[in-house]
Amino acid sequence: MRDGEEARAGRALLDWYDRQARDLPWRVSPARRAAGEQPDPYRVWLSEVMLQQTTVATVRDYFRRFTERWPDVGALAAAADADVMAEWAGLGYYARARNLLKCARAVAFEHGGAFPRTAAALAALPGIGPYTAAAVASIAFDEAATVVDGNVERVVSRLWAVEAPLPGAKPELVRLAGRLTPAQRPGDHAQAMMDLGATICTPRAPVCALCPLDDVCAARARGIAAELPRKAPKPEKPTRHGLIYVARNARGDVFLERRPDRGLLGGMAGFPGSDWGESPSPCPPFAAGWVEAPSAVRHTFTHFHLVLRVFAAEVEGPGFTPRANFRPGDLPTVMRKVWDAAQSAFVSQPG
DNA sequence: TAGACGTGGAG
DNA sequence: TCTCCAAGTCT
Repeated sequence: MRDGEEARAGRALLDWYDRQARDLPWRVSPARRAAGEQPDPYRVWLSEVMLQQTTVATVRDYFRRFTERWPDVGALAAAADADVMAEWAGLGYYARARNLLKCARAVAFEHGGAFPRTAAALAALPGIGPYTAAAVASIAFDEAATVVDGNVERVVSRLWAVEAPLPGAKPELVRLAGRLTPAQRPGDHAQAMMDLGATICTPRAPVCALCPLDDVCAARARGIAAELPRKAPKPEKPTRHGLIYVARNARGDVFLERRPDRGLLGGMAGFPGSDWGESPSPCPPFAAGWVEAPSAVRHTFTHFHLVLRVFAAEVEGPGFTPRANFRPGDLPTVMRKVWDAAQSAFVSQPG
């Protein structure tokens, strides 16, 4: 893109968005927006937090369940921690759920129940960083904030053919994205950039033939669109090992613990076990006839692979979660895999 | 500031 | 099977 083409490109992008905007549960369509309908800041905020590093397809059902159960920020602020963590189970990055509650309570009890209306004020709330602050401020409150997520980084790096690799190039991409941000309809512009990145200007095989900006795109002109943005190589994932223990009693009650708020799977329910490292020692939570499940659980987190040996036992004791209160779906995915693996150990022993 | 922090789908 | 990656934030 050359100097002076920003305004024309911005208009072409909004024209495309007016025709192509995806229908999303948290979105007010351009037509409804033009008719004066305002997006609900609560729904915008909730969707943006859920969408952090998470696909639209995954978020849809979670968003529906959350908004049905907690229709406004006051309802969410009044929710029990365990209920919110259970509803978030499977969505990942569980610090988001902990910060979601902190943020809802801050809005409800320190801001009179209304979200702050500027990106600067929003960014002071838990779980709201530069991206989410700009997204909520522009979409819900029409602030001309520059929204930069992974989509925008990709689109901008291609429009200007920025060859410097991420994350070092981030400040330059933010600066360029700012040149494209319009004073009018900044929220629709932001959503248009992200829709474009998600549907046309995709990571592997961009569909430049359908792109409303192809005539101003420098990477397209040079035939290097699919190579951008360049990224620094990622460190290799180590493999860690662990032992984990699934106990139930004769009534089908289950022994669970709540993990500490900090760290991996923080605040989530799970089964007790060893640390995850090189070669952990056995550490059953109590004596029982532990039987090892025939196959270990394998799971990959963002920064390491995990192999868990699963031990199961039927045993009586205190502190079990009643069967009626236990749903595997309330567990993080790796713990759900452990639960599934334990079933084959249970069926192989009497009872 | 670079590493921690989940998961599921695509290629 | 395996790597990449998706509307990032926190420390």
